Amino acid sequence: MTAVAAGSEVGETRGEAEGPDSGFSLPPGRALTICLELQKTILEHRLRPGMKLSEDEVGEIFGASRTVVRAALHALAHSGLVTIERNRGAFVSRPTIREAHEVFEARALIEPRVARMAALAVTPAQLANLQAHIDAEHVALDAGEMGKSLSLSGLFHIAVAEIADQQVLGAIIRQLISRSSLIIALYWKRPDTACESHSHHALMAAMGAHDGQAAEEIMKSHIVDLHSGLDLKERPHRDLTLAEVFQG
Amino acid sequence: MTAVAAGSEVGETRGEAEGPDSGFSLPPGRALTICLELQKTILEHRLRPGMKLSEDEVGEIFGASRTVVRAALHALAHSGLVTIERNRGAFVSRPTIREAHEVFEARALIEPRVARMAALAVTPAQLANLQAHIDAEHVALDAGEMGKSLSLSGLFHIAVAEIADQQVLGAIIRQLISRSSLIIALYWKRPDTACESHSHHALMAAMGAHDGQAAEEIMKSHIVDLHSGLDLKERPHRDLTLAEVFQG
DNA sequence: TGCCTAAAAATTGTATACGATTTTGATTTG
DNA sequence: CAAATCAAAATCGTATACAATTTTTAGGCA
Repeated sequence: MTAVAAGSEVGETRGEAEGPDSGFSLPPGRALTICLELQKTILEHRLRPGMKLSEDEVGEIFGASRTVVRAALHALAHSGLVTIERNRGAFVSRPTIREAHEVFEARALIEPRVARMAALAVTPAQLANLQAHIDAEHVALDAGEMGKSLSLSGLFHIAVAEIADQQVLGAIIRQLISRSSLIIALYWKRPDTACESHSHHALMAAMGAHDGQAAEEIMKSHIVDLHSGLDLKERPHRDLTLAEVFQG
Repeated sequence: MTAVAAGSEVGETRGEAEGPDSGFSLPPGRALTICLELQKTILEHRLRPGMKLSEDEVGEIFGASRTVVRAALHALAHSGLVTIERNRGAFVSRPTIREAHEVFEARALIEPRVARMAALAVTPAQLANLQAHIDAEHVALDAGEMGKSLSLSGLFHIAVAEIADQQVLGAIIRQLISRSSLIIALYWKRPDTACESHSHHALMAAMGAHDGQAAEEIMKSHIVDLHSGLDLKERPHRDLTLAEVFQG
């Protein structure tokens, strides 16, 4: 009968200073590492929706046993990037058309509010950081690295949530942006993402002026734009193998 | 080199008809069972925030090995109900005061919108179902079963999200409500939850009249009421043991 | 050829074992 | 007597082995 020290400070959620919250409720360790690596790869569209993530294969690539790989895949499943089917395994999620609509409607509801808060709280250093994000995005875009560019674009939105200093809404936004990446991988219409950068720049300007109202409106229309940039009809065709992506 | 059938319908998120989505991205199995059982127990405040959830102990109680218990605890961690610390184990989460504010602010942002949508889409059968929820809540309240009453109150909000037929926002709301339960366990001021039922009834009336505007406003003030019903200063004292809760 | 059936292979589900880390409590020491 | 120290116990992290399930493949039959 294990006695429990009840009144202690144990289990305090999000205690104080912490590392960059990955959005995964995993203690630091190899599982988290694999998780982040897979997430990055999925967000850069090097692993495309529908691809199978075999436990053995992932384990071999990262030099880990299935035990830890399973934990990583489950974590990704909880974040929505991966779908696990019993006795069949893990796959990169393939958001449905309906889910695509819902995700962007949710973002249109939540992110403008957060942008407003961020505009009121932002510091000069944070503005500089945002500018760095935009620059990096441009560099990737010019280099033709679409996946990386899109990933950085997502990080911009996450940075805004962090400036607003909202952990709860920030975690929600992080998830929605991850799923948006899958949705864009499946349903994006035109190959020019240039419009993105303009919105981001405008948003940054509004934030720099501490104009909450403007920031909210810009973010809203930005997300509506993204939503309308989707072609919610067709389907993709062929993807690469896990090993091809990592070793090739 | 395992070949991958790529273009298949694999990994389709939320395909079609499915069981009652628990909010856990786990395939059906014992892990899910344990997960739901623990969740129910936590939501009914029979397991209080801060309590340790030892893998061995949980495994013994449910007759499962640590492997599956770990999966269940990790799933709960991702839903926010449990906090896992490396090499220390799993504990029922203890939301901070700050998190308490953020959770209710998030709910005040999201749920009113969903209530509006639900009001426009609700069917008579669904209204009857909502009434049943309220009745059950009253029964539990009269029987002095506070925990169960509060749990049912949460289910009412989830039912509203389901009527709105929003899976993405619904999943978010489910998580926020779970965490709200922990917050209330820690910080609730007065023992009278009677005010709750009134708001729920008023909301149902607005929905029955398909009055989206009213439903939105009622939900908003309801959540603000809940938020202001918290005493974000003091701390609880003593809890029970895992075994006491389940076997006692 | 096309389709159904059955055996083989591959993959996941679960249990158990061992190593690493933390916690506990007794013992020593100032 | 209080604080520090160190050993023992408990608990978690990870690897591996075996069972259950699914998928694939080969064979037979209409």
